[in-house]
Amino acid sequence: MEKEITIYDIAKGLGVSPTTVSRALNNHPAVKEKTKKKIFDAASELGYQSNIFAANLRSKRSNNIGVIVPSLKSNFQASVLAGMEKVASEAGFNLVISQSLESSEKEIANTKSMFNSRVDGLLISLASGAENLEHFAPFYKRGIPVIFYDRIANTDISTGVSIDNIQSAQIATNHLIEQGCKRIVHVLGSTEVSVYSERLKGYKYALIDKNIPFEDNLVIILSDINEEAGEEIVSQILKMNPLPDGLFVSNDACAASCLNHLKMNGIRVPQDMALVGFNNEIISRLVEPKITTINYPGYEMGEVAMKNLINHLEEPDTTTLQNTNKITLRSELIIRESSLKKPKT
Amino acid sequence: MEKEITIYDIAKGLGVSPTTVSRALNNHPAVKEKTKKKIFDAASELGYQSNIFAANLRSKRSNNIGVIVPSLKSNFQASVLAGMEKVASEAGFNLVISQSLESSEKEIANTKSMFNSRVDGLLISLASGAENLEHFAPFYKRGIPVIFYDRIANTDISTGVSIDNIQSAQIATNHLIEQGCKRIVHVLGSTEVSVYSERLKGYKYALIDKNIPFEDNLVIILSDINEEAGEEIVSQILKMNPLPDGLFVSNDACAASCLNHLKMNGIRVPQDMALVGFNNEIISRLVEPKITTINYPGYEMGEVAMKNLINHLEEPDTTTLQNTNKITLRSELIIRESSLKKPKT
DNA sequence: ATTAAAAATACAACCGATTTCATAAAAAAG
DNA sequence: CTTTTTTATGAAATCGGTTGTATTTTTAAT
Repeated sequence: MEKEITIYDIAKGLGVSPTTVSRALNNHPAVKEKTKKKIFDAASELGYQSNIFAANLRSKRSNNIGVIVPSLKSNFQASVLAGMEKVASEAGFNLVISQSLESSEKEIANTKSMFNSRVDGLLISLASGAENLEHFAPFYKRGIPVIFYDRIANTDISTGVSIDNIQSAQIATNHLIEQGCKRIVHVLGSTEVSVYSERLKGYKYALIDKNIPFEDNLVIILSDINEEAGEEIVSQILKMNPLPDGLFVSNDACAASCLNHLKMNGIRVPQDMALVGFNNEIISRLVEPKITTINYPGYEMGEVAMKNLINHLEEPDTTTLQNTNKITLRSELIIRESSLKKPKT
Repeated sequence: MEKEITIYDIAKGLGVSPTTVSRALNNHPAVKEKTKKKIFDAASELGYQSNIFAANLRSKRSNNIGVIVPSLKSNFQASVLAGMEKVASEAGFNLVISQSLESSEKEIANTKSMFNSRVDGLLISLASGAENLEHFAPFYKRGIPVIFYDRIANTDISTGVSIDNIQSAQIATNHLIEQGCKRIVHVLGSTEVSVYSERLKGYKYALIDKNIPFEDNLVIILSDINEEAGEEIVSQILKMNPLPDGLFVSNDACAASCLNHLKMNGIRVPQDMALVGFNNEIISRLVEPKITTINYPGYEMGEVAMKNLINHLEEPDTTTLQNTNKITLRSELIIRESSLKKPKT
């Protein structure tokens, strides 16, 4: 155990005060260039490493930004995190990441843990069933910025970054209707999650617009829409009479799995059933037929959310964040073979 | 700005010393139960929050574990991180994550940043081209454990968690040979990355075992093997004369993309060309034909790496880590249609 | 040359919990 | 009812930068 080199050691060695050393190392303008140089040289000579704990204690900032994701095992979340990491790292912030695993209790625990470890800001995509948002109160009370992304909260106080899920789902559903679909099944996750409940709305709006009656039993809600769910979904669809002619799945991996099981049951896509997914994941481009989907800008979402958070941290006087309630990113329908009953116009 | 509640406030309010408060809050046995209760009650009454900066300063530990990944935008890495997060979170550690983006310089910068932010341990999957490992010296010097995972370092000092890439590739190649393939193309990433250079070895060993001559031009090395690379790879393959009859791609997403382009060019899989991927990603199960692949236990790798790190942190006296050079996880070939030229035996 | 203004450096308090060592209180032993 | 042992609490130093204020040094102005 070698003893740690401190600014006091440097100061003593150079016959200056610790104050000057501290200021020099932080590039404070009130220190002469010559002195700075001397101090920098001595510091690197001695192998000095700043003790960030002491600095944090005094400055009351950790330079850490917390991110809570529903699950790390998600293409979309991985993209978001990549965008966040890039921006944070460029601005000199570290990312502290934890996952709620769709459990409200774990989300609360994670939030507390982030608060106790004194992150400078928090980015969070809500777990399903997180209707009570009291666990963020400590952050607001202390003025620590919290930004929701993707699965945002519908309260007035919060700032959120997301896409227009209602519109996206409406466009997707509308596209299926235009392709001649009359009975469209919509598969989604728990409506406790904002993105799903909004997409359901969009689906309904599209139907209403075209005077197609909304049928409850055409909506399949599962707690987890993923690869495994495909079999169950298709078996449910096959029991419907008459058979639906359109399928809008809120997630590409699940859509691809449905496609697979539909094919296994002799149902042709798009001829018998047109299919639209969501997210524009790689899988949507590599299955056969390629899946029509909504392009969902995960990486950009991460960048935007992080940029906003950091802007706010660096200029706390601007009231941007408080006044910004919602940032909506552009999303778009990407039409591929899986939905084309009619020739492309 | 409300002033922060400290243990001094609690102490003053109760007429005890800060020492006792500190001990009580840490559940020290030398404090009477009655006193503890009194202190806990006062603490929650006042809304006390421990100042972790001060605690860190004194205890010289951050309770943070750093993870450096080549890229967050990766199914595999996401799985690994999920495993790590679960174990870390259960043990009360936070995860600080950054990505090197396959750049050696950024890896060095990230490593420094992790060191300066005083993580208690470091987990890292090396960026390609990271032959020089001096940037980890400060960690070793200070006794901060570093564990490599997946893309490990081949030095004596380091501990690594990975699969047996040589053997896996050998089994995969051998499987293709047994299916009757005579000319097998191997697609891999930069051989500067341990996993790829090892798989290339395995590929060669399998050929040698079966007395098939190794041909340099059957090996396609790309800096990034991903979806986009498929087109280029297939075009290169089509130029080969005679046409190969087997294809072993070191990554499922890329394999799926190759499959796509092969089909577009009228090449039947597996009849004309048998295909094996790597990673057992979801995509390998949903394309047609389903892709034979190596199951790669990402989540478990994350768990194992993190467990080992934490064990070491909690029992630094045991010399487990120093003496453990390498932990190898089980991997296996999963045979699906894409490689079955012969009927399954 | 003298004074005013500006620039550079130093002093000392502070951030808030932890911990060693000493001391007081309570319990056990004689 | 002492004396010894055990248990519980406290005083004060410490971790290592940061920062408001004071002081010294340097430069500019008169």
